[in-house]
Amino acid sequence: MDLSERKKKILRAVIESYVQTAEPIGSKAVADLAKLNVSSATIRNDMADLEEQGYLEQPHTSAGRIPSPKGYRLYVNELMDEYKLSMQETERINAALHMRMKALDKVIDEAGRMVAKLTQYPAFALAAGSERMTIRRFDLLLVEQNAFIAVVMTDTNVVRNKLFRLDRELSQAQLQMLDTLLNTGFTGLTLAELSPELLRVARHAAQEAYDLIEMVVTFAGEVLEELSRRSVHTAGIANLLEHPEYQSLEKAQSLMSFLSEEEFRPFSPSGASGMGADIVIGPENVAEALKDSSVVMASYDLGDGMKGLIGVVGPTRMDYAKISARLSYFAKGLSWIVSQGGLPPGTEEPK
Amino acid sequence: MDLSERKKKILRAVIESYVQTAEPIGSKAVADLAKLNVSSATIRNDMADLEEQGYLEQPHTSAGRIPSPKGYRLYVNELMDEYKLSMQETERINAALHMRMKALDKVIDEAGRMVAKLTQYPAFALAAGSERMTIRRFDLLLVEQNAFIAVVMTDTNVVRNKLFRLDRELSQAQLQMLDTLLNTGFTGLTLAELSPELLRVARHAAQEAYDLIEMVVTFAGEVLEELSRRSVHTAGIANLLEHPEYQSLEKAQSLMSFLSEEEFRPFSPSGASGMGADIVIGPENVAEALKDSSVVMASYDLGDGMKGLIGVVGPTRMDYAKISARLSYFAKGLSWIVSQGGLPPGTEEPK
DNA sequence: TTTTAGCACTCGCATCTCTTGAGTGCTAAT
DNA sequence: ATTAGCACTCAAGAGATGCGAGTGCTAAAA
Repeated sequence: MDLSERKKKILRAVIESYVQTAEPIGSKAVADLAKLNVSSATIRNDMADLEEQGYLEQPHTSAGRIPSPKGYRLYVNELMDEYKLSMQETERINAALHMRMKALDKVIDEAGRMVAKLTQYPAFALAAGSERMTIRRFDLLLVEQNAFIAVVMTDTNVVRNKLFRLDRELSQAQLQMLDTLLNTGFTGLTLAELSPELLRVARHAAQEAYDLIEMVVTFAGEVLEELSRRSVHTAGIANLLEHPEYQSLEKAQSLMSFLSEEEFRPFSPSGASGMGADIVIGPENVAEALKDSSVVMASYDLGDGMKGLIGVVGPTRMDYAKISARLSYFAKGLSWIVSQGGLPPGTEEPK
Repeated sequence: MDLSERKKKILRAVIESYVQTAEPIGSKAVADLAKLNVSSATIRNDMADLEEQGYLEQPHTSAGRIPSPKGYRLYVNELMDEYKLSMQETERINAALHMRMKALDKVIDEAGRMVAKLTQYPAFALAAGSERMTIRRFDLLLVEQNAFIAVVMTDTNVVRNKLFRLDRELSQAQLQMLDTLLNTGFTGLTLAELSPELLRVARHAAQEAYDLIEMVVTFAGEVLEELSRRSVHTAGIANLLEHPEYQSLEKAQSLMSFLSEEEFRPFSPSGASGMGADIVIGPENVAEALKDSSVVMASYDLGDGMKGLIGVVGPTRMDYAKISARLSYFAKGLSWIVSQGGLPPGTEEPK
């Protein structure tokens, strides 16, 4: 059953007022705000209907109404205006995007911080790695007689290294041999395929350098594992306290610790959703701790087939329009930066 | 003026009770607790004296007394028993110390998290780098015709790398030349010494590869800068909310955002203090936001002349004895792990 | 049939008062 | 110097009270 035009307007007025004030709103105020030329009594009737249909709720008899999760859902699906970023806002975001290019990890971490600062909500950011990543090549560099650096590079162009110290001396020739062995025997394999059997075979071939093979391959495995593990960065958790719904210590406490835990694993329902933001409202969340909070997130492209996800967590009464506009703008800019190494067109470096 | 033996005992009883309960304590309770065989009236007189001398405070007439910062200071300086870690505690700490060896950065970050979990207070951890760090060697690896990896290693054995993509092809010979140039001209220099002039000279020598020199040297500069910048990791900020003194949103909010800010720069008063923990109580803190919180920290050795600092922030009524014991134990273990790559003797890997 | 005005009713919230009890300071006795 | 006793203080909690925003319902108007 569809809602009448007027009811939609009422619902919208309720939501938009509640988003701003965090206070229940009464029929009179709606009458003024929604500037339908009807009296508060009419609104009252409509609001009673809306409540019956589950779009509004009453915290207690004779307080105003507040939107229910169902109401929010209707709002974001149908009613929400596309929020236009103001000049000032785009500038702030652009300024934020001008971060020095750093290792991927740091970019992601920093992006989270920026979003937290920008939105005043706790933010999270993660890169979704793939299980199917492989090592493309190994390089070994002798730095002293008894120490060498192993450099591994994955097929997604991520490079990691580690310094190994030995208790014996090592010749350039040995290292060369090892290098060949690694590059012929252990490239193109996923984490799962780096089996112990393989190691045993290789060890044989390596003769006296058998222990080194193991060290380097173990390291390669660690790299693959680290990259495939979606590691979530969170930032700005303290921002929660600024919003009235988390004044009750209990709520704040539990949500905060949930966000700090490493268990927090946001996931985007629309998965590959190219652009625009995903919104998950209150009880739609799977995690218990998020049941009365909402999550808004946008995904961005990391190049090399990797995707990132960035978003914020806040009260159900978030300003979805504004937040999702900012997030998707930010995500788009981030894609540019990360994959092209430059900035989106039309964004000048601020002095 | 020195305090009588009895007064010290009273002060101590007040502090130890207050640390546990976070409630003001009255004369009667002290009389029971401190098992001096005197009546509560006597205690009352002594407590009045202690208050006059600034060791105790009264939140309001006819509440019990609580220790003042001055009182805490006396306590940690003279009265505090060395806290013995229980078997269980050492085991928990040892278990925590069994983290997989990772990049230095991660170890530090993780150490912070562990301390936060262990102590139930927000924790911070940082590595104090030196400004005098230099690049010891460069290595360049050609990975495709138009891409190479630069690996730099500092004199403190930190290794970093970066992948460079070019819009033209590159020969092995060119790279070789570049390599020599870098290793002869740019090693052994601190960040400050990597001057533009030097670059200009080198560019000349490099002929057609002049832009590459710049890219790699810039990268090296970034590495040095990153390492010398003390970057502070914080963890477990949400733990604050568990303690009654931060139930007042205001306090919690301001402290939390202070800790999240990057501006938070703890520093150890005793500087090089080999072992044991440093304690900074309430108003002794320089930062405004910490004026009524305390900081306990311990430093640990990172090997290669680097030092790390790890600590917690909490209410002034922290259990200084317990926390500082744990921290210094943890710090000692950490030194071992980081610098030796092994575990302190007598700590078996738990199954 | 829809909208409006009017009115009695509900209930959260802020305010106030009162009571309670822990803890104090002082004084006089030991 | 220590103790017992006593009057006094004050924060915190429990009711009591009034206010007012907001509602649902009814009956009249459009």
